[in-house]
Amino acid sequence: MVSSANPDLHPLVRKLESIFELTPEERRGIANLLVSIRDLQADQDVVRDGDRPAQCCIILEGFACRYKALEGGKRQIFSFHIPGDIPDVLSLHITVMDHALATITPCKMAFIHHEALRPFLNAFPRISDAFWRDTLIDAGVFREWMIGIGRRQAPVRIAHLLCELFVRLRAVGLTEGNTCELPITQAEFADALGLSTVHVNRSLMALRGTGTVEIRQGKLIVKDWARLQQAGEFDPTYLHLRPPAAKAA
Amino acid sequence: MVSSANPDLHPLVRKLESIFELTPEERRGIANLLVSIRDLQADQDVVRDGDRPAQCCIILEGFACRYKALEGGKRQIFSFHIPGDIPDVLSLHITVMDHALATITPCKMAFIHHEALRPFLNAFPRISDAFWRDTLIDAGVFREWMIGIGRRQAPVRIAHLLCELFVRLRAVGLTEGNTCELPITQAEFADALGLSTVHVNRSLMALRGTGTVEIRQGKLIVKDWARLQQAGEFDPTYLHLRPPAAKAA
DNA sequence: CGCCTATTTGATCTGATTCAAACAATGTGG
DNA sequence: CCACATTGTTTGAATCAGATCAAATAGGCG
Repeated sequence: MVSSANPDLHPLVRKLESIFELTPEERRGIANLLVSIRDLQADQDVVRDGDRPAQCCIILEGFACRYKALEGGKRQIFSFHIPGDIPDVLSLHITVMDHALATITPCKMAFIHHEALRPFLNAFPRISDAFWRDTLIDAGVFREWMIGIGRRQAPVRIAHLLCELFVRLRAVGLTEGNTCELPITQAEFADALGLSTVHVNRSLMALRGTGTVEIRQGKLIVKDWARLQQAGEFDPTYLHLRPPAAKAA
Repeated sequence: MVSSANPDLHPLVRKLESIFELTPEERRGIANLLVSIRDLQADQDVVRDGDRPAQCCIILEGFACRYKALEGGKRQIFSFHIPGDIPDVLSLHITVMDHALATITPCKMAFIHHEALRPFLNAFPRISDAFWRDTLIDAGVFREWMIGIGRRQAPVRIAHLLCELFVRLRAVGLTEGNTCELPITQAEFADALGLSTVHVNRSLMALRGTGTVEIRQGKLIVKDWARLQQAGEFDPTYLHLRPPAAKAA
């Protein structure tokens, strides 16, 4: 079980704190949430298109993504998810899933029934607001991806996505200096960015060639953040993170 | 002022009823909401990127869109909005706008201060849920557009968007038979779909050539719904509308 | 070692862009 | 009510970003 010893280390607490200020009681409340924990293999569907889930999941460890399979074997990935994320909160208010959620790597996930989550959110209305805020930020991420897919050139899109992932991982304490785990394949990037694998590869090599970033063995190495940010036309406003200063209280 | 005589005709009531079941008191509550009403010209920014709005707006008449301006004069339109929509509810929980909201046609809009909306939503928690549901559906629309921009060919994208707009307009009673007002220019479609104006034009002409749909003088005429739906690979699930049967109570 | 999955490379093809210009519709002021 | 301006649609030709097809290489792992 996730220990309630130190709420500040709970992935969901870290995630919510990255976008919302929590009181100590709220932090404890979250850490004490009764959940069942499961280990999932890589490339497993957690929820499928058309499902009517009765629970939500919280990613404790590992990477996941939301996607929809299309005719002709194509698919579109909508978002990548990292520890602390609750990728399917929407099932609280939308009964039928219109897309799927799958693991990318092996994951440890916490599951909590809607019937347990609802009273919890009633008891902690501010946490409910934090969840709503999170889903709104989620939508902002979709908008930003739309810009990329619709109007940015391939290398820019990729650089932008790498910036986003790095910043989000940093916000929940999952980076070390200028590196982080990033076990996403080029085929997955392609499905997320609306590109072919081949083109993702070439663009990624171009970024590597200029000494901007590098992905090796599932690790992202940011060699020149300023240049990466510029290459991706990246402005983190849309992630609506709390200023890091405020976090170090 | 919007009369409270018949709540059922209030655009916001119609909109929420299209996705959520309201009680008579809730309908009355909405219709009695104190708001200030303004008439806006076409192509006006209602809220700008970077603003910190203190109010939300409800579209009573006219068309609007959310967009973000990009370097090089490009822009991406994220969504089109019709009467009943509250395109900027998100400002309730996200202080700084990361995109803009503009009118497309002249609009009549109702404005309501956050400080008035918050107690209202506390008094009617189910309406608060309905709003949350609406923002989640909004995100679903973004996802569907991502698929279009990322993975569908131009004529399919356009057909899909026309299907979506027609279905949404019908859900709030703004269609007549197989036609509806649709005062959106080809340049606006292009900005929404990540295409050039020229290509939008050619694709639209192709659809017209097959007797599928036609846009003339700001009016959409669906000549063959089945074919349009097929051409757009359109499945309305993601709009999560209540079955029309349930509406006719 | 050998299998499977991921990355890399090369050559060719195409959907969509861009630029440029004509045309149609709508509106405006004299 | 017509001349003119403005905005939106249509057409054509040249070009390009990115797709597709095919095959080689490189890792990771039982």
